[in-house]
Amino acid sequence: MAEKRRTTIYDIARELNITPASVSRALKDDLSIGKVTKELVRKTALKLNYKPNVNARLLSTGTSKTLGVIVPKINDHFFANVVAGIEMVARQSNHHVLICQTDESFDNEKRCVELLINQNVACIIVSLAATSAGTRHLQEAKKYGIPVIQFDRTDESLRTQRIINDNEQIVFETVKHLATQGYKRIAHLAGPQNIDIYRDRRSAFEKALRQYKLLYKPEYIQMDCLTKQNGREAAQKLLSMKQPPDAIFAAADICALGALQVAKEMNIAVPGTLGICGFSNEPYTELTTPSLTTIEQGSVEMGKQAVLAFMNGQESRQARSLPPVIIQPTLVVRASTCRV
Amino acid sequence: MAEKRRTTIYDIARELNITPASVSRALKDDLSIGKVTKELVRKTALKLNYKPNVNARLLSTGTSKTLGVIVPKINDHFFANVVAGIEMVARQSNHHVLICQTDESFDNEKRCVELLINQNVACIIVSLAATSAGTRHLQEAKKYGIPVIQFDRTDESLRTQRIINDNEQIVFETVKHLATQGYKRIAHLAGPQNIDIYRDRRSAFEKALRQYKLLYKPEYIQMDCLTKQNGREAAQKLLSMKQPPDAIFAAADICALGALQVAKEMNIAVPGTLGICGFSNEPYTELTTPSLTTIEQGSVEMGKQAVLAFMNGQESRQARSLPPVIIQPTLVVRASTCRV
DNA sequence: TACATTTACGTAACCGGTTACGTAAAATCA
DNA sequence: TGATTTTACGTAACCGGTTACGTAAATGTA
Repeated sequence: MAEKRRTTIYDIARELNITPASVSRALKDDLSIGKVTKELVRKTALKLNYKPNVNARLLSTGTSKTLGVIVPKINDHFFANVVAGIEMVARQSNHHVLICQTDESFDNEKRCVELLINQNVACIIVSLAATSAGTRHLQEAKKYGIPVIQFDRTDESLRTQRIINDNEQIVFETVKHLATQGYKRIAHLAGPQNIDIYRDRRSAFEKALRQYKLLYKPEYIQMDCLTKQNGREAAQKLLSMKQPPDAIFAAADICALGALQVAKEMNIAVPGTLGICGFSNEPYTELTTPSLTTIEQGSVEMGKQAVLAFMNGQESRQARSLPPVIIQPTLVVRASTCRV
Repeated sequence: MAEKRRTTIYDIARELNITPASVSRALKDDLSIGKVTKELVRKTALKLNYKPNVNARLLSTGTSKTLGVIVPKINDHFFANVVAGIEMVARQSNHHVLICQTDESFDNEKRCVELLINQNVACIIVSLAATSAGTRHLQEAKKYGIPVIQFDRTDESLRTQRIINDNEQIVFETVKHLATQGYKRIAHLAGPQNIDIYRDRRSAFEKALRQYKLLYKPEYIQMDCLTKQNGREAAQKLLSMKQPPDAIFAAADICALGALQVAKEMNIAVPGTLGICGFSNEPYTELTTPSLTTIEQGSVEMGKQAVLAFMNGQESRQARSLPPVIIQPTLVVRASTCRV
């Protein structure tokens, strides 16, 4: 073993015959320390391979350089990208990323929040679990002075900074695209309605149908689609109606994939007889046959913006009144919706 | 604002007219504290919503419950899965996950290690960057008594616990499968040879060719394939030879995908004229046309085992002599290599 | 009943930084 | 030249826990 003892400011102080306080100040480049002493301290610190004990610092200042991140699933492509974005910006500003996953469970989410509060993180960046209910746990964090930043799956009632897509705009654009391609009976595979983005996408979808004077049938809206299996089941229902839809717009790529599989199994031509559009631009969407039209959400950018929102909030101490940061998604048109 | 002050053991002590030391011990269920007092402390702690200050604890004990994780890319499917596995086990044992990505840069890797040392993490779980050179940075961590666990991309010379796949065995199985399917001129898209797993896969490949008495041509081994573009270029070279290979075994799925695209563009029938096999079982491999034969590495399991290895190492203080943990990969046979 | 243990808790130092406050010496000013 | 400000650093308390050591009271033992 022979574990190396870390050098502390006390070691440096002894070496230079000054007090630890002066060393501390010298290392912070405090005005009250002379140039020569500062230089000496710096050199000795380097020589002794000094590394500050973050916990001691944290204990005495009460401030942390750690960002707590809570996501439903780390190994979901979208969230992995967001986390990657978070990490990039965090590293630049010398922050660290403490990560938790909820597995879409509200109980886990509560535990994660508590854990991060205990860890005294500088902020909590969170995307809510599918089963998330209520915001008391996050209110708790705010009570302790920990700013909360929500992204993607957010709850507006919890008054925090939010980083979200312009779901309404992009849904309109997508419906317009489908209409242009001659699709007239568009169905929607909607996500869990307790999550605002899925609610937004659905209501935008219905508005868009009206705007573009397309057929609206309540049965064309299938709820709670979030997995391939959900998507398959919904598609089976839709496609065996007397009057089946001629296009399916899924609120998640994985559901669109399920729908595509069902269409193939039922020998329904895509995009000829049925147009299919997903949401998220998962990597596999460009590899299916036909490739899937989908929506790029700018996931990495979303992660970056989340950290930047936190930084800005730190400077101007009035985060709560800020409007949400809107990331503009883009429609990625591929074969599955192109009749022409 | 009205920031809530956290209740400390001092608050509890005052409430009960005992000393903070007793509170501390009561909360640890120390033998030397009476049953009644313990119960009182517990109740008061609950009543006052006491949350221990981890930093204070850490400062005084010097031990941390945080696992440091270093991966090349968080948003790579394989690594995201490993991290997910790590998080699962970590949570169960009340540990936290601090995550860093190197973007395949050695400089970043060094910085990450330093950061984690400063953070006083309980251990460092790392998969080396493609450009990683030398192990001095990780030696440094060991010097400070921080155990290092390597997974997937490891360096044996750094004597630490390692979690790895049985690359040799699975490569043999794969080559055998290709031979069974009648492929006789198998090429290999090898990864960067400074990373041991890619070296292992390559040398196992060459051994397997000999074992199964298949043609070995040095030109059939293409080096440094790690991206789709690499894979494309290598495939183009291979497929425009006078005597092109009739199968391509890529050390990474993304290269296999590139090869598949090139084959399609050159109108070469897969799997008829050319068999293609990847490595990693990325989600898209089952969605290509034809679907890609590949190798499932057990990524989530790898993450879990990494944490367990750390835990075991904590109990028996003799981690260094332990043999590597071998995760058995499995061959996922799909259309791209099935002639029959 | 006298002595040895055990039980239950208090005392105080320590972990490694930060910082409000105090002060001697040097520099500036009237 | 004496008064005042500035510069440069020391002193000591504090952050919130942990723990070696000490001690009084309760219990056990001879």
